[in-house]
Amino acid sequence: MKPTIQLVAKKAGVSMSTVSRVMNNHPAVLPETRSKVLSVMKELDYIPNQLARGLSSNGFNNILIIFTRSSTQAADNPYFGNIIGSIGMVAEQNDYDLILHSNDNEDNEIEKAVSMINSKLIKGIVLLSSRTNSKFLEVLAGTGIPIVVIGKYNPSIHSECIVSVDTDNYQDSYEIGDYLLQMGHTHIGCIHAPLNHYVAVDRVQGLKDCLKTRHIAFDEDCFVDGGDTVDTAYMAALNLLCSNRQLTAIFATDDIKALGIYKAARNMNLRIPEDISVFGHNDFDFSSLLTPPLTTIRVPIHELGMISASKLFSMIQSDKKETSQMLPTKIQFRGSVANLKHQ
Amino acid sequence: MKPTIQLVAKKAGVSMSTVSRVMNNHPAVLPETRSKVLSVMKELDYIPNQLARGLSSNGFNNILIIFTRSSTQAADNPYFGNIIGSIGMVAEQNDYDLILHSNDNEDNEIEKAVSMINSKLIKGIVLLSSRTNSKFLEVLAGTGIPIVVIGKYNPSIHSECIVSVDTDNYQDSYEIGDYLLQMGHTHIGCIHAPLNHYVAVDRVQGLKDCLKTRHIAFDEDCFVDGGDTVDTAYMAALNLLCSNRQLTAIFATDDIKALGIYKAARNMNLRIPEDISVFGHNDFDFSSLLTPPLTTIRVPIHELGMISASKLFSMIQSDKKETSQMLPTKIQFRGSVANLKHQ
DNA sequence: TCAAGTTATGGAAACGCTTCCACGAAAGAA
DNA sequence: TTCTTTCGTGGAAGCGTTTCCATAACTTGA
Repeated sequence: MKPTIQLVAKKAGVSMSTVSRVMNNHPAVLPETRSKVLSVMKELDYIPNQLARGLSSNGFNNILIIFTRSSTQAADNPYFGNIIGSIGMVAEQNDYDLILHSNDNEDNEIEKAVSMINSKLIKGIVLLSSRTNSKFLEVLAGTGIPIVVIGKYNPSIHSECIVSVDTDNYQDSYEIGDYLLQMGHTHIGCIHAPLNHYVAVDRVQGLKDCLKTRHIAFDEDCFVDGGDTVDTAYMAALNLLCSNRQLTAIFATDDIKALGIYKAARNMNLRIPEDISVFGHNDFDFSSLLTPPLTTIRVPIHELGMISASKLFSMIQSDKKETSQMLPTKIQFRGSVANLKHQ
Repeated sequence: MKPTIQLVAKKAGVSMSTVSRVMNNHPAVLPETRSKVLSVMKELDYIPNQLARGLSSNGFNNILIIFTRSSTQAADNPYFGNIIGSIGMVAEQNDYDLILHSNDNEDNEIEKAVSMINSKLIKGIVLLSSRTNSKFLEVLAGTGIPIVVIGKYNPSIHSECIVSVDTDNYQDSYEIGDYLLQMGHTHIGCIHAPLNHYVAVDRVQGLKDCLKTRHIAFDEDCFVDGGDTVDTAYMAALNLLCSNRQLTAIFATDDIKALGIYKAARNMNLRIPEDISVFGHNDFDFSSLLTPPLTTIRVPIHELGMISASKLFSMIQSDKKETSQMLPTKIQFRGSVANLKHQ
């Protein structure tokens, strides 16, 4: 049988209370008692039971990370590992563990999360990208648990315990639109992630609004869903390029999709940027090493993760009010967008 | 106060035992009693406490995933997300949760893992890549918890509860060596991951042994540690290429390192493959879309994750003996290796 | 010298469930 | 009819901690 606090107490000739005090570094323990207890613990190879401790005190130091398997933030996107890694670093410093959930089945996930909160299994949540028309935050807000959303979330939710860390996707896309126009592109397409996440919606809408404001007509058919993988984006790009010969530029809401476009262009013998320009988003490791190097927007993924985690722990540990934060991005002008005005 | 089983029992006019039976779908409960209890539960918004359940029965259904932050399997490598995602899928199907730990501080991690096992917090472990001279498995084997190692581990450990899923890194590298020789390369360098993981050691050793067997002299200085990021690999490649003008090919033990080599080549105005050939390993999304497309080895990362998880659950759930498994890889011949014999 | 603090410790209730054992009632077997 | 079984249920002892309260032995300070 595994040794318990009771056995330790007996062997050390003290009460369970005293053993507990020793484990928790309570000051009111005589040094000799403490060392006696400690030596018995060592001798018996005693390991405290976390479940029992959790049950009788304040639960576990875990934070729950929720992602959508089928999304641009999905596990096979470099974004995912980066951000999990960053959150994990901060968590480790705070001696917290990470629990990973996908919310592909939302109702199920809400129930699970509520149960974990109720059981004091988790102290905070990081939501990697919120779905549009998701009830998740609405429900979870009621529990009062600190939540950090990476990205935008339903603006009608106002809760002290929910905070977002984000980049300005809408504005960035708007500026990309202006840049493309400035380079002389007027027939612009877009390959985007499925529009059930705010991030994708904003990246698309920013570009559309820019074009509208500048009175550039565009065809809704040139804005197509490119799924979440290189292959789906490739198929989408192939379709788009075949059916729209006048297109001179495509905005990919994610460098993974840009990869799909590069692949399609190569297979159609289209040169980038001479025949078709490409603008990406995120700036992954490989982006600058494509041929031509991909013009894209650098998103500070690592910072996104670190700052989210920091805010979360600050909320957990001190009940301090935290505020949402917008991180700056930077356009990386490289070689995948042609300047049509100089031709 | 949160409703407990006791309150439910009182309101429903039954004993706690009966409520518990209802929750656990025990057959010996009269249908009318069951529905009475269920309706009270609903009415009170009762949520079972997982901690209490865990304490008095058989713990939690969690599996622990351990990775090394500073390694080729680190979070910012596409490998990481892929494999976590794959394991997660299988875990979800089995209604298990994932807990994520890094083992950068090994002693600390051993202690944590042992404590979790002791507290019945986890039922199995997936170790993403084992360190050479690590005590982790040695210690954990003693606990009898099922463990799957992705990659090779200390061959002196023999335990019923440890199983590995891997690709044959040594053999693959050996074959890469032969292929390069066949293409007329005799001055071959290597940029590898730090040699504290079996995977890196094997990938390097396979090539070295090939060269030795074929009586091709090589300079140890041409085998250099390229760290774990594109940047560190880039620096390593720069150094290597500057100081070894006769090198005609470099083997990168990871496509991320190949990226570093591409970058170095570009900055030194070296053409791939005309001036320097590159052979990678893993075959990531971007690898086939580089210019030239990277010749590399396709590692079935997704399968690695799925199969590992399946084996783990089979061990957990049925005490069935599982066996280690070697997954097949496939060389992707693309454009980054020149055939010197045809020049 | 004695009341009023301290201090180190023990006892036992709580945390919220599960589960073993017991028991009465109903049902089947002899 | 009587003796076993089976079934639905309740009682209460765990599971392994923490923590509140009590207590006894020492200080202090006037």
